[in-house]
Amino acid sequence: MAFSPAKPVASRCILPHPFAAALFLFRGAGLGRGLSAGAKAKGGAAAPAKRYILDRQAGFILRQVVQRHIAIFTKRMLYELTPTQFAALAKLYEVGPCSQNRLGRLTAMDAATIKGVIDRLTKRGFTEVRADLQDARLLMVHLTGRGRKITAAAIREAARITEETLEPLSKAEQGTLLRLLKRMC
Amino acid sequence: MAFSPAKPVASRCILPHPFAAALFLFRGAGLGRGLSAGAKAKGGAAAPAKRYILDRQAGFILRQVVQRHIAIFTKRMLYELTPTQFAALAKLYEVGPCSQNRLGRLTAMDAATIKGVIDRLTKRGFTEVRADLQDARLLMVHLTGRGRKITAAAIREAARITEETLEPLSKAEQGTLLRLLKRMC
DNA sequence: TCCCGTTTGTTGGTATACAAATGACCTGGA
DNA sequence: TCCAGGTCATTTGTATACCAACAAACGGGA
Repeated sequence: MAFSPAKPVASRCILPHPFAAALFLFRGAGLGRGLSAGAKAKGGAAAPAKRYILDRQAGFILRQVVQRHIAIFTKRMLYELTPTQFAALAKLYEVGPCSQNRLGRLTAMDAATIKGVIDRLTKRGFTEVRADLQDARLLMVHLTGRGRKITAAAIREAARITEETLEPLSKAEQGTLLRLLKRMC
Repeated sequence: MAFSPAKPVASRCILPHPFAAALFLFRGAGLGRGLSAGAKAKGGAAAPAKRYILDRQAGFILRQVVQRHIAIFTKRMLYELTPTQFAALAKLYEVGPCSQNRLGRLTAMDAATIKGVIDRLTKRGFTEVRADLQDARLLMVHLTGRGRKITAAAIREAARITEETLEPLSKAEQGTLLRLLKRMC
């Protein structure tokens, strides 16, 4: 250790997650023109505006929580599946063959995104696509035998990943958290 | 309306957000080979494994919440600033001129990401970069006059965005939620 | 004073994400 | 029967994100 200007600041969660995680954060502060901004000493009143403190913003905190979750996911998931890829496989495992667009809806990806994901899974031999005879517009996506096998294992690991994500909270707190979050969708 | 196979499934949150949001979700289910999987009727015991129900997974719910937040952010933020771009501007506004890497840490972006963001902000005339005289490695990032002005307005809007994000909860619930989330970083 | 371990900024590659535009296809209703 | 409106899949463009690998610069210790 031969330095100093590199201590982690608020970046605590920029951990080892590969690929996109794209969580946003909304840092920032209200006043403060240049540097300290806190040089006005006394005379507390007459505040220019209520401070906008990043670390109190829901978006910022949410972002860090999701980042941590993704870090855990990436570290533990099998076959180097990305969260998105796993979501597609798991849903396919659950509902069976499915059109590409519908699979996208089921996994909350838009048409362009799900296409990329399925392309990559198909290239890896986990899925296959074929045309639908009834409706020529549809591209039906299927799990291959190998895809089904690895998905079963991946799902087991995913459950443990969720557990590790919630580990900092007690069971009761976990319930409270999920209940509140659900209302915010 | 002339169809049927297109009702929103679980995709409630694939709303109008441009650019990356990259929230992941971890759908999936435990058993269920092909379609229903729930045909085993009685004999409740001997379950192959506890179901992995996506909608109960913290990661999935978190993802939807963040998606909604980003949708609100995108819809309301001024100057078409992305959440990431706003974060960089707001932090710069708060701490003053700052090296590019440090700004990345302050806004939870890695070196490659913050570079892209600053490049785009600089191209738009909101920021400027210049070399540091003391340490030749550093690329100092500054807000331009215009950048400072638009950032002040953006911060005011950001506060309202946070409010709208938390709107579904009471004040007390908002506090509880943030307290629990903070423990999960 | 020279060197080794750090830090910084870049670049290249991969993987999400979403908007917008397209072309092919489907269905209900005129 | 024909068509208008909706759906599906694809493509293009933009913007995140992260990793890995580099080269240049810095600084404390040998």
